[in-house]
Amino acid sequence: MRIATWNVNSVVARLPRLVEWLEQAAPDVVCLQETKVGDDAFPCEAVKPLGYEVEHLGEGRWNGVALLSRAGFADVDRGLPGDPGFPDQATAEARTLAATCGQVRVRSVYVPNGRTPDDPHYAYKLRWLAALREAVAQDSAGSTPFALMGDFNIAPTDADVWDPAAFAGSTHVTKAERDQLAELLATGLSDVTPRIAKGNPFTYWDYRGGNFHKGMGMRIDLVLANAALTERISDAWIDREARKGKGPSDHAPVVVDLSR
DNA sequence: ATGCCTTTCCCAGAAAGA
Repeated sequence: MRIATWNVNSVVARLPRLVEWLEQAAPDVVCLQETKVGDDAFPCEAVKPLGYEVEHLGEGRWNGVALLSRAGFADVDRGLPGDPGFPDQATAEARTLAATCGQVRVRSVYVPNGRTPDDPHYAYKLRWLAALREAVAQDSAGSTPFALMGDFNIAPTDADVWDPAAFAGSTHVTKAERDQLAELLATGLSDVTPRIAKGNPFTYWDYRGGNFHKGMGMRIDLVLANAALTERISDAWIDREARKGKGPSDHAPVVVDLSR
């Protein structure tokens, strides 16, 4: 079984690249982030011929997460209990959904960006991560193979950014964010580090300034696996080819192969 | 150099991304 996660930065703008990638990579289950469409506008018909059913939690212009599955769906869980919302609890955003697809349970996540450490959005990011931890604890500790996959907007270590000095005072690398990631892992998950391609471990490169070609990226798209899933992993890598060429997302997919 | 690109709203330029 092959599972994957990809922040597509608009599923509508990325549709030709998404379909091409699904045909080539042929994953069984895919977690998508930043679909940027409402539920009625998700292009389900474009992926159905490839064998995929779709579960989507969208809100329109921003955010939006989806699951594509060739292994069916059960126990679909939309959104986050206790979601702090932004700017307040009345306005929860479309940032996570989970489902069981055949033998594995997956949860697609799009963690809030945080903007800057002194921005209210940063405090929201930390609160949202705490709520996420509550939501995944049971799956993390369970005997069903489970993967929490998506755009975490956190670089786990300084080796996961192209230049730690360039991120001084920025979000994505602060101790509080990394502490939240550690708390998430402490529920029973491990960070599945993909094979290194071309000397760096990155999954995201800013569109500006030719950053991709200069190797100026970050590893912020993660697969966090529980023990039952970890023992089935046969391979994991970052599909850099999807970041090349015409009209790419600024993120590359992370792909994980399971032995059964 | 607080920018550099891309997307959405929808037709002008702001907001957001990270």
